[in-house]
Amino acid sequence: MIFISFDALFDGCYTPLHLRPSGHRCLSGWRWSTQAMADKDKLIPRSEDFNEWYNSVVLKADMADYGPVRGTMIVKPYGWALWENMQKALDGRFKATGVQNAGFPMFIPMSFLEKEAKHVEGFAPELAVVTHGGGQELAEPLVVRPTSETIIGHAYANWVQSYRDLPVLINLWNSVVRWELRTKLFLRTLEFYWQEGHTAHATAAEAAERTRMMLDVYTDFAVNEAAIPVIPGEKSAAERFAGADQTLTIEAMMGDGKALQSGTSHNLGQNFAKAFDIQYLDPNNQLQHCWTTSFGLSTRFVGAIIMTHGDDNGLVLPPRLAPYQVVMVPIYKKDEEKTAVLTATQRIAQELTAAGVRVKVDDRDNVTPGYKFNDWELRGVPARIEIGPRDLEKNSVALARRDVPGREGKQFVSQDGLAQTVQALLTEIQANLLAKATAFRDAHTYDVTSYDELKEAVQTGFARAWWAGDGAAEQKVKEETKATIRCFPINQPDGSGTCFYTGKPADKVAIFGRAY
RNA sequence: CGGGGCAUGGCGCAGCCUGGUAGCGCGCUUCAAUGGGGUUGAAGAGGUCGUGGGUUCGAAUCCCGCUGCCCCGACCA
Repeated sequence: MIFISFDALFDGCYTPLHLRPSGHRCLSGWRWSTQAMADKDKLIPRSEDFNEWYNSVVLKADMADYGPVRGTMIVKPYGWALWENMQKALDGRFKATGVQNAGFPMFIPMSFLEKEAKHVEGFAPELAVVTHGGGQELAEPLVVRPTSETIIGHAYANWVQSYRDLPVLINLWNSVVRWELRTKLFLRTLEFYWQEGHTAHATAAEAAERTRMMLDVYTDFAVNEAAIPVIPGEKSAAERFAGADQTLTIEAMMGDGKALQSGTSHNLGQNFAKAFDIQYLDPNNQLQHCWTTSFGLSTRFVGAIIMTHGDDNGLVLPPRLAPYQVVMVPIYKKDEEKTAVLTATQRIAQELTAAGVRVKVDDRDNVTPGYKFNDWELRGVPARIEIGPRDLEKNSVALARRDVPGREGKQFVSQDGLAQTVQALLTEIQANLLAKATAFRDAHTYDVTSYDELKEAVQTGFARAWWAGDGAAEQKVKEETKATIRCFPINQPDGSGTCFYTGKPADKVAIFGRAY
């Protein structure tokens, strides 16, 4: 038996827990129309209530469910399959840079957290602490990891003796716990799944290079796998990771114009190396502290995919990550039709599978084809093949694309060369999603030169502005507009300008936005 | 922690004011028909009414306590 308590250790420096998250869990996403049955199952349109749309689409699309403890999430197989595809895409990229996977304990001695002052200060309010184990009170409370920098630091201190031991390049696929007050499926839950990379280097330059390298990995992943046009940039001091010298981020714009921090890469400098004595002897026999980095991307990114591409009809998943790229719906009336149609369906499914396409055959007999069309559109499957008696006669199938909803996205194509046709369509859909998301983001990003313009801009999107303010000014803007500096983009314009807030000369532009 | 609200089959709700032993829709099971954009009909299964106490011949219903949950605020890598 394990008891977890959240008080005692940080009296006064954390926020009490008796509060309620948002996350409207009752299914008020359904509309009630006693007359037309069809209305009953319809989603609240995204355009009508983005928040409600998100909550209900996550549940209805079978991505996730609420856990029994407030703020916890059950990831269902369909959502997990998407996460698995994301994991594969990321894992390959990490390994290509020399990173290896490992597993680290979930329990961390409280004393570890306390070794890095800013780190513990940042995390104390949201720690889950284990005070009992095996029926007895523990001598030292254990923290359920909110992230693993400290326990990694402890290990690396043992692992690293010589410059020949460096760099250390480790990644963990695990879950972490942060006791959040306001939760929302995928975006912010008490426990979430992610990867956290941890590296140690001999020089500051190498650590800086690594920090940037992983940012580029995330950017590449977001753009080319998820079709999300992120803005890579640097966080302001106020938004920096607790214990980092520098935090790089990829910021995405959701369909409601709000920002979502979608992945972060931190240069930890020598902060953790000094706190945990991660030292090595250099070639001159001089003892040196290492330079460390960490980087993470979580299941929150699933939320990014949902909110970037989804539409009034539900999810729209990018083909490269979608659990099913194609769903096949057989259509028949009589038994002999059924046999012939199902035979052809299986044959085509095998051809597509052999060509590397992820195919789902929906042979449910208790719902109509029309129901299946809507069902799979809600679940965001990129393409759909309908095959019926008429197709058997004409050697054709109906091929529908999710990014063009309704009948407009449907065409009849030959069964000959269908695998190639489908692959070409998937490629086109992938490109179209990225193009649409990019166009949306650009249309909702405004260059502003005055505070009034900024206030207006962040109502519907991002404001891009020259900035020379300090932390206090940034805080003031946050209080007055609810918008924060999302990042200073890596790609900066040439020259310099005037800060819209302080009127001082500024040498960099910042992206402001309201954020999740 | 401040303000507001809710708790009744798997889900969403009605019933409560004016006490008399629980009902509707969806979903689920079975059968038949239907099937190219959310399909009908018939027959079924399923509830200690959050919890503890009180009032009463009798409590889902009235009273008190407790717990949990939702919304707004504060808080938040």
